Amino acid sequence: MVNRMNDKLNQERWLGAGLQVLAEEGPEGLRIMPIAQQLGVTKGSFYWHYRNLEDYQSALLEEWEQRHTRQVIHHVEGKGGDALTKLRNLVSISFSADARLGQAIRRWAITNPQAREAQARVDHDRLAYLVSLLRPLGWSQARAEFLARWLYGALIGYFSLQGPAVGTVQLDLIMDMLTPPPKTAGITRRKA
Amino acid sequence: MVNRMNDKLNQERWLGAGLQVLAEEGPEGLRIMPIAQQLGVTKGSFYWHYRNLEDYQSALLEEWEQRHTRQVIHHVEGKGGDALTKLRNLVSISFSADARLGQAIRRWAITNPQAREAQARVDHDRLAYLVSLLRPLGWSQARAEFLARWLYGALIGYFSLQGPAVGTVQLDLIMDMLTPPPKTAGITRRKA
DNA sequence: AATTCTCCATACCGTTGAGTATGGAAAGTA
DNA sequence: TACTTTCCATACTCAACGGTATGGAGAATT
Repeated sequence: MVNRMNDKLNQERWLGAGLQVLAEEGPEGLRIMPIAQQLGVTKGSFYWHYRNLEDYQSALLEEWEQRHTRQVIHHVEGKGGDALTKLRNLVSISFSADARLGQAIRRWAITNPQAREAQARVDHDRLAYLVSLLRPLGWSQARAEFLARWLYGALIGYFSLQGPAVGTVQLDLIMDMLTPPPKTAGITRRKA
Repeated sequence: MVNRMNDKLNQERWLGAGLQVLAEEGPEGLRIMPIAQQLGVTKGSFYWHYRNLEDYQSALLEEWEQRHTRQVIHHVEGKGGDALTKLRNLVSISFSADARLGQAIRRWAITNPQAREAQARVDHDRLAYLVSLLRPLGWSQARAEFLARWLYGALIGYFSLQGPAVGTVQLDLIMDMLTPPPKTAGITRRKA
């Protein structure tokens, strides 16, 4: 029982390197020897800290879930404002953030059960948060849930298309789609 | 110079098996020996028809582009109707189609340059088609382009989320978002 | 000082991958 | 019938991967 400083440090180096590889090369880049070489160590180090590759992958997913799940939500809540402001901040942040890691894990989740479970948890939390922001705008629960899925999906998909970034104008259009029409004078909104 | 019937047949078997593997296991499943075993042949067959793996992958991408690029568009155009009807048919078809192959290639495009180019071509065509359907509804060119990207991205992202399928109700909501408001009486539409 | 524990390097094994060399069966051609 | 072409099986090579076994340097403990 020693708890030397080096213990955690090198564990975190393995985790950091793993997340970096995940973001840059995707899940198929998660191979022991190349990462070891990048860290300046050998496989001996790896198999000291982790039982096997699967164990390491679990640790990576846990690390990601810890780092990124509630991070964005916490940030948005910290900036304050009403629901509409938070929503706008959330979408804006999502578009500006480096999406490579999220994309890699979503890609990973297609084939890896552990990644799929972690991804499902994160998605659930984010969708619930989106719904909680959409409800005060006047949407019904069902419609807010659909809009949340639609918005969240659009954010995911938008990233996978190359093209111009989202500017203020586009942000306005998005917010417009998320704002319910005023229920004045029996007009249910368009529909000729 | 013989042009035996078997020539093309076994080429197409390799292509078909490749697309199937691509859809079921993703791009990392594209390995020669397992596919050969599934086809009941050996690597000898493979290296007769293709110079190497890269050559085979190019052929697969070309095959996919041929099969799926204009297939959906052609289908929608064949059913006829006005722009709004076509748009609804397009979204409906997109949601009901088996998206695994498209997902796999989009995933592949992240790391593979050839796949990325093919994907970019397909995306460009589909976006242009979407814009051509959105314009007659009354949107401006710029807004139609944004909406097309938004809709297309949302379709991509929606698939990567597990959850309930898109029913008639959701389809109505989507179409509602794609329909411009009537420009009556100076109301520019919401915005308090 | 002797011992134990931590952390890692080295060397090895089995498997799987891409790619090559070669031979051979079947069918088509002369 | 003799020859050529098509298509594939077999048998290799080489490299990279995950995983294990082992030893050893250095710090911590006694």
